[in-house]
Amino acid sequence: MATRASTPERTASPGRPRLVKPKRRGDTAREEILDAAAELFTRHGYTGTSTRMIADAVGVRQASLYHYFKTKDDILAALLATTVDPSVERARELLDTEAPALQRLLDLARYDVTQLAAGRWNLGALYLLPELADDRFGEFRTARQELAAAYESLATETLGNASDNRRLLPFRLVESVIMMRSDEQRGELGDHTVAGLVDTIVGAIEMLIEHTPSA
Amino acid sequence: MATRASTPERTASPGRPRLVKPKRRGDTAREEILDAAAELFTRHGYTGTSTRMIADAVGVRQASLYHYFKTKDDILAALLATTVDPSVERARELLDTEAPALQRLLDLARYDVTQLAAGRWNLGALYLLPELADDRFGEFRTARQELAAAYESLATETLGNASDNRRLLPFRLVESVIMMRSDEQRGELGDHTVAGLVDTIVGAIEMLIEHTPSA
DNA sequence: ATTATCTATAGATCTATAGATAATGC
DNA sequence: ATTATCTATAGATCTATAGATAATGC
Repeated sequence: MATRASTPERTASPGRPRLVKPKRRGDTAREEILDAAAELFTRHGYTGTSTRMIADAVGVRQASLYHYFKTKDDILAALLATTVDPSVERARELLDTEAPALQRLLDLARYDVTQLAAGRWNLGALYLLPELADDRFGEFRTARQELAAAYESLATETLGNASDNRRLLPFRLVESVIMMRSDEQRGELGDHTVAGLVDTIVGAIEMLIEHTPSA
Repeated sequence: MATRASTPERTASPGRPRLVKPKRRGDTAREEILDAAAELFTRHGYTGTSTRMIADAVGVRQASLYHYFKTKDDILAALLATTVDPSVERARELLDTEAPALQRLLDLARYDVTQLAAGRWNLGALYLLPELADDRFGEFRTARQELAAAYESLATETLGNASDNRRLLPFRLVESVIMMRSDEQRGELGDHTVAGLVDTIVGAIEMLIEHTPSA
């Protein structure tokens, strides 16, 4: 049998006991909440997921969530940060590197596609939530923008022409993994291996950006 | 001055008069409602848009919407149908045509990118709403699936190899217009002309699908 | 008579807060 | 004493229905 994600017997701890035993992955209550919220937000959207739904999925009372998060917004904010931050860090590192731009671009794409395709939940779908547009969450839009700018800059360097609109496409091809996964969850498309998806997307970016249009 | 979308002076008609004069585009109340709903659903999501928000945007009372639509679901369903149906019809026509597969694929892509990029609202964003996954709305998922299958089939025919995963990408590149527009609305990316976007995306599909990998 | 609107409201949520309770830790 | 949970609830929604009202059309 596989190793459990959380210890089967949690050591006794302070605080009133829960009414039901833990159901979600995660070593702490906070992680259990984020795991449940990730699944529900990606499936039903932000407004479409109530704090009661999250609490039920965790196995605690609705009010108990507020011991860990001040507001519902903060739950989404925490999820967004954990997903975008590593990518932005990676992008910054790569921009400071000496290697050829194409190689760095493909490196970044490979990293992101893997992250997007391999996670337990389709966390990238959080970036497509319409709620991210209105007010609050500006911090996360800024981070995502920095990532998009890194893709554009590496693509432009490879293309050697700042007005070639193909510079916009590598980032969008990477994002397409999100929609492939969404459609899969809806039971509509074939299933892909993570490695297969990475090869397809990264390969496509290479073809697109290397290609020199005749005439 | 340009021609108004709706007649400035609407002819007198039966029914109790509205409290405020029409604010939205559309020749009928039903069209006004759909116009407002399109804007609000794409901006705030389905669950994030209340029937009161729609009614306020139209300039009628919340309950008045129910004279035209039996439920809130029906409003979204009507919008979804008007956007996907023409594309599916076009795809069916093209599948029955004699021209080379690549040409038909690019035709379809050109048509869809134009539709997605030119509309007053970013209606394509409706297809990304998480609510579409859960139950109801199955009809629209089926239609969209048929469209995706048409792209795949034309791409496979051009590639000449049913297991080349690039067959998945034309559809996804077309969809990327939706995300470019979403990011634009969030004020984050440069603005593109519709024609420029069409050329970029259709050109990219051509490069990707024509390209024969060496070895 | 028919139609399109309005007012009013029922009943079901939803988020967040206040404060009680049941554990551990010192 | 501290912590993590619980119960209870306030106040603000939200969707949908019932039925009144104010126009036109015959």
